[in-house]
Amino acid sequence: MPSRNLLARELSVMLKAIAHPDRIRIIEELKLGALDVSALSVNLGVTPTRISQHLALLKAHRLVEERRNGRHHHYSLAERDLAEWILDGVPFIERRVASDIAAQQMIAVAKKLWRDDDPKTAN
Amino acid sequence: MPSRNLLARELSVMLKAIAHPDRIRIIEELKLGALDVSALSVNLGVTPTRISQHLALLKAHRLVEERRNGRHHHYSLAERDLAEWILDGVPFIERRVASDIAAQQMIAVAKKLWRDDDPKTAN
DNA sequence: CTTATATATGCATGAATTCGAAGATATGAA
DNA sequence: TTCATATCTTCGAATTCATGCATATATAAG
Repeated sequence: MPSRNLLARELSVMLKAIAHPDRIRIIEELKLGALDVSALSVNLGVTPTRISQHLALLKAHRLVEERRNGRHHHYSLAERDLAEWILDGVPFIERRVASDIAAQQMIAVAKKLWRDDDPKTAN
Repeated sequence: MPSRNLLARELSVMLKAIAHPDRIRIIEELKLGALDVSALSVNLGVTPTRISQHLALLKAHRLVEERRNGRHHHYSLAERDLAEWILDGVPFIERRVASDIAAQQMIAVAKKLWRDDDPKTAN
């Protein structure tokens, strides 16, 4: 099945194109509607240059489309479903982050107990 | 909204962990059930070392789980929904690949017409 | 000329991937 | 037990590629 390999390769390049915090935020923003570079810049707190660079990359991968209106370049999602799909991944992350925090708290508690028990570190 | 940023960052690291052709294939394989390293190795045509390394990475990101049975290490998906989610992304890619092929064919046709028209390259 | 955006250049910093060799662990054979 | 073998992991090193980001310059519209 070479087609499986082909699809896996294509999927991996697309995921790499998406896998940047700024670009994920951009996709999330565009889910609500088209925006221009400046708007994205203030919304994300990122310089226009970087936004433009991210958008150029996303456009090269046909993940967003450009529509020029005067000097404003409005970008929108090339595929609506795509954004939905990405956002569907968020719950996994939320669970993950939540359990990370829980784990860290457990570790902190364990360390405290350990400290209080250990005559070497007790003062 | 710092939480948005946090989630975007976490999502990007998870996507990066997934974004490798071998690892995508592995996740697809594991969707059908747990498999050991050798099975994955022959199924994907990849050396056991590489498989093991990929699995270690996926495990570090808690995307797969390990269950040892004798000298066989069986891996399974940590989250079933995750695989479904990843596989949901495949249709986008399929459309993309299909349109790429269509584009290439159009380019090929255009080139042929160009060649046939161009006195310099006509023989 | 100002505003809005794009691109070019360059650099820093690594980071991902892979391989071969060697190490660990479990099983079975002698 | 001891030795060999199967399975898998990890280490060290080489390769290679890239990624993100900033500054500066270019284009284009108004």
